[in-house]
Amino acid sequence: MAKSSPPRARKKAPARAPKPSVDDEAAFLASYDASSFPRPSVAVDVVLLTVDEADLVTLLLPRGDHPFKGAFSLPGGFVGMGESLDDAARRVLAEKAGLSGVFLEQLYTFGSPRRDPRTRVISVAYYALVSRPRSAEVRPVSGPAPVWGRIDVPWESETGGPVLVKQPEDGSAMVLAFDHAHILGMAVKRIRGKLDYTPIGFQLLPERFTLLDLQTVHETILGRPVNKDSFRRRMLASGQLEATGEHQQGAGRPAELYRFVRRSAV
Amino acid sequence: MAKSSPPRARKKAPARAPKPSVDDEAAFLASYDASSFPRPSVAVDVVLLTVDEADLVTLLLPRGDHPFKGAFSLPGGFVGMGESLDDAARRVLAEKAGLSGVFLEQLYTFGSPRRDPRTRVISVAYYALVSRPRSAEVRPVSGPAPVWGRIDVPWESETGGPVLVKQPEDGSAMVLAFDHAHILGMAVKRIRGKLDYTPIGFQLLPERFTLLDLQTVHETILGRPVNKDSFRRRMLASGQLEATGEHQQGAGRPAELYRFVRRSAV
DNA sequence: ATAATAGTGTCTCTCAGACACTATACC
DNA sequence: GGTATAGTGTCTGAGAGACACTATTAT
Repeated sequence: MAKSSPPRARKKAPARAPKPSVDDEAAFLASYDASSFPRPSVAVDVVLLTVDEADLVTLLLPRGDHPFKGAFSLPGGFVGMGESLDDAARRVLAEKAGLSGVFLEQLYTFGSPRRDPRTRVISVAYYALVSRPRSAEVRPVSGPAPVWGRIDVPWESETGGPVLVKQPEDGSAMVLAFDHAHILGMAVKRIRGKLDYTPIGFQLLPERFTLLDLQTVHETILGRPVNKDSFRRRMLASGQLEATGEHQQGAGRPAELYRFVRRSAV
Repeated sequence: MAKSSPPRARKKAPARAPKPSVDDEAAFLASYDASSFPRPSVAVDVVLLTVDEADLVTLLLPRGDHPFKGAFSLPGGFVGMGESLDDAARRVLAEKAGLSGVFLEQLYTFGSPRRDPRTRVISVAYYALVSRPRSAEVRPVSGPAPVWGRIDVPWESETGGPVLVKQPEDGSAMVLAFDHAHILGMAVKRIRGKLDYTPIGFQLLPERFTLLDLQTVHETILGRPVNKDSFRRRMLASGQLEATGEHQQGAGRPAELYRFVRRSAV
C-alpha cells in the first residue's frame, strides 16, 4: 500500500514531529513510527466444515461471556504481531479444536465498523475442511466444549446470504454471535463454487472411499441431487481417482474403493 | 470471532487488572478494554484495471519515499477507525484516482509479518474495474501523478503467481513495491476465473459496445484468443445483451451496438 | 428367488468449434 | 470490382442426462 496519507490520530495520540526528509533507507526505517494513529484489532475466524451423513456441519463454541452470551461463535482469535494470517488460523484450529494438517484457505475479510459491539475488530475469515473420521478427533486444548452444528442453507445454488444452524441432537436453532451466520454463508457459497473445478471434495473423505461416498459429499455441499451416471463418468475421466482393488461391503454388490491422486501435470 | 485468548501484550502495554466477572452486558462493555495488546496496522490496496487496446493496464503510483523509493505501488491507504473496508477502498479510489461509482470487489487479505519493512501492516486488497472512456478521467485529488502500467502475465490460464508490469510508452520494466506484484497476479487470476460466470467483462466497456469490443476485452483478460462464433452465440444466448439498433462504422460492415442488461430473474 | 446396490452400454440432446456462406461498408 | 469486417447456417465431436441392462452381494 502507498501509505502517503495515514488517517489522523483521533484521541490521545502522542504529538509527532514532522517526518524528516531522509534519503537513506536505513535512516528512514529507524525514524519511522507507525504507532501514532489508532489501529483496529485483527482477528481470524475459522469455519471448520465436515460432512456427517447427509449434513454439512460446522464446529461452534458456546459463548460464556458477553457479548452474545449463550450464543455460539466460530472458533477464532487475535492475530499475533509476528504471525502470518495463515499461521493464526492454523493456531486457532490447533487451540480450539486440537486439529493440525487440515485443508485451510482464506475466505473473506469482514470489517464493518460495528460488527463487534466492544471495539473495532476486523476479522479475516478462513474455511477449513476435515474428513469425517478426523472430525471425531476434535479435542480442544482448553476452553469450552465445541458443538457440531448442522447447517441449513435457505437459498438455492450459489445465491449467497446467511445460513441457519441447528443443534445436532434436537434440531433446535442455534443463535450465532456477531456476523458469523454471514461468514458461514459465504463459506458455503465459496465451496459450492469451487467444488466443480477444484479437488476440495476429497478433503472431506478418508483416504479410501467409494464413488457413492464422493457423490454424497457433493450432494450435501451443493444441497441438491446430482446425476449418478454423469458424476461417475466425470470423476473417473478426471484422472484424480485411482482404484485400490479393495472393495467395501454394503447392502448390495461391494463397491470399489478409490484413492485421490493429484492429477499429473497436463 | 471468539476472543477468549487475545495475545499477550509484548511491549509497554499498560498493566491490566484481571477482567471482573460481570453478567450485565452494558457493564461488561463499559469494562472492556481492547487497547491493552499490540495491534497491526490495516490498510487497503486497490488494483484498478482497465483494458486499453489489447492490453490489460493498472493504475500505479510512483513512490517518492522509502521504502521502495523509485518503485511503483498500488493506490492504497490506511483503514479509518469508523470506516468499513469497502468504504476505505472507495475513498482510496476517490483520493488517488478521482474516481467514484466504479465496480469494486474485495480480493484477498495479505498479512505476512514482514511484507512491509517498517512495521506490521495487514493489507486488504480490492480490485476495481473501469471502462476505457472513464479511465481517461483519472485525476488524483493530490499526490503524485499515476501511471497506467501494462500488465504482462507470465503464466498460462489461471495458474497464478506474480506478474510483470511495463511502462506504457517505452515498455521498460516497472519495479513494484512490497508484495504488489503478487497482489496484481491474484487480481488477474481472480478476474480470469470470474469472467465466464459473472458479468464483470461489461464493467470494462462503455454503455454501448460491439460484440467485437466485448470479445477483445475477454481475450485481453484471458491472455488468449477465443473462438468468435461460439463467443457470439454464448453472449447472445446469455440474455445479457440488448441490441440498440444503432451501428458503429468500421473498416467493413457496420457492427450492431449492444447494451448490457442485467439478466431478468430466472 | 428377491431386494439392493455397483457398474456398463448406448441413445439423445446440447453446446463448442469449425467452416462455408451472405451482408454491407470503404477503397 | 476488391477487400475488410459483420453476421448466419450447418456440420461435427464431446460431454451430460436418461435409461436399459448386467454383476454381485445379503436375506
